[in-house]
Amino acid sequence: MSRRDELLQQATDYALEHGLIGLSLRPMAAALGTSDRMLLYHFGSKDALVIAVIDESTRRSSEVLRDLPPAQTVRAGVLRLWEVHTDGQLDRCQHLYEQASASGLLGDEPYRSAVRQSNEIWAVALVDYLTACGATRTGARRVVPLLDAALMGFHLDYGIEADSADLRRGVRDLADAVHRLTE
Amino acid sequence: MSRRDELLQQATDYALEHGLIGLSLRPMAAALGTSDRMLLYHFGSKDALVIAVIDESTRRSSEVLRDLPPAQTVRAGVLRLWEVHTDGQLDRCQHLYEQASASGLLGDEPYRSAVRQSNEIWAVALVDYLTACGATRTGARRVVPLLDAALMGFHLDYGIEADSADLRRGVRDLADAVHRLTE
DNA sequence: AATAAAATGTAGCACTCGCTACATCTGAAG
DNA sequence: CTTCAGATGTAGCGAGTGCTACATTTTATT
Repeated sequence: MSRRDELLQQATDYALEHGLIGLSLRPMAAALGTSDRMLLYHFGSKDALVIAVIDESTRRSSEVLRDLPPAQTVRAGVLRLWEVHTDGQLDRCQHLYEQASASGLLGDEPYRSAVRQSNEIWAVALVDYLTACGATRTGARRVVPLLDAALMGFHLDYGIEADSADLRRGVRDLADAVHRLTE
Repeated sequence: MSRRDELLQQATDYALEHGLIGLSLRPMAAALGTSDRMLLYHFGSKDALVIAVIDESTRRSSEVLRDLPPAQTVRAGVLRLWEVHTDGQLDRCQHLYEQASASGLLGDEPYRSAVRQSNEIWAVALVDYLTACGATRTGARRVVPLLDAALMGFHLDYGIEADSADLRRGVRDLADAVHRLTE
C-alpha cells in the first residue's frame, strides 16, 4: 500500500470521527502522525484530500451494504437497513455524506460533484440489496429515491438519540410503504 | 423595531443566501452595512447570532406553512408541501436547517440545541397543515416523522436539480404512503 | 442644559488557516 | 560510491478569524 493510501485510510478514519465541517489540516495531520505539509504533498490540496476522503467513505459504506446478508422480505430488509444505519461504521459514513451534502447545498465545489457521484454509487448498492431481498430490479430502482431520502432524513433528524418511539414507528411505516411499492 | 431586530432580519436574509457553514462575521457585517463589532455588540457572540438566525428562519418557515391554503386531501397536501419546499422562501430555510443539522451531527453546540428546538416547531406546523388537509390529529402526528424525514431527504439529495423523474415519482410514492397512513 | 446610557467607530490582539520556499534526508539505480 | 528523484522537516507568509479595549458619538431622561 502506497504512503498515500495509508494516509487516505487514516484521514478517512479521522474525518469519520471528527466530521468534514470545519476540518483543518494541521490537527488532522497531527492525529495521523504526519504534517499538513505531507498531506498537501500527497493529495495536492485540501479540496483533493476531501474528495478522496468522501470517495473512500462511500466505498466503505457500499461495501458494508454488499456484505450485508439479505433479509427474507423487502420489509425486513428495510428494517435491517435502518439497524445498520445506526450502527457504527455506516452511521459515521452517513454523517460524513450528510455533512458533505449540506456543504454543497449552494453549489459549492468540490462538494457538489463529490456528493453527486457518491449518491449514485450508494443508490446502486441500495438497489442491489433490495433485489437480494426479493424485490424485482425495476421495483427496487423505483423505490430507492424514497427509501434513500427517508433513511437519510431519519438519520439527520434523530441522528444523536436514535431511540424514540416516533422514530421506530416512522421506520416501520417506511418499511411497509417500500414493501408495498416493490410488490 | 429595535436595532437588534433589524440586524436579525438582515442577518437571516444573508445567512439564507450564503449558508451557515463557513459563515464569518466580517463579510456578513459588510453586506449588512455594519461591522462585526456591532453584530457582537447586539448579539453577544457569533454562536448567539447563529442561534438567533436559526430561530428566525424557523419562525419564517413555519409561518409559510401556517399561511398555506389547505389542500383537499392529504395526498394533495403532501404534493403541495413538496412544491412549497422547492420554492424560494422555504427552500432556503430548509437549506439552512439542513446545514445546521449537519453541523450539529456530532453533538456540537450551539447547533444541536438550536436544531432540536427548530425541529419541534416545524413538526407542529406540519401536523397543523395535515389536519387542515383533512387528516385526524393522531393520524397527522403519527405520520409526521416519516413525512418530515422524506421531504428533507429529497431536498438534500436533489437540492440543486429538483426536477428529475425519479424524484417526482418518489414524492408521489411518499404522498400515497402518507395518505394511506392517515386514513 | 446636564447627565447617564445606549450605540458606534477605530485599532488591534492572539490565533488559525491553506499553502509554499527551501533545505534535508533516504533509498534505489547506474 | 555517486547520482538523483521521491519523501520529509522547518519555517514562515499573507490573509482571515472571533473578539476586545478604548474612545467617541448619539439618544433619552431628568
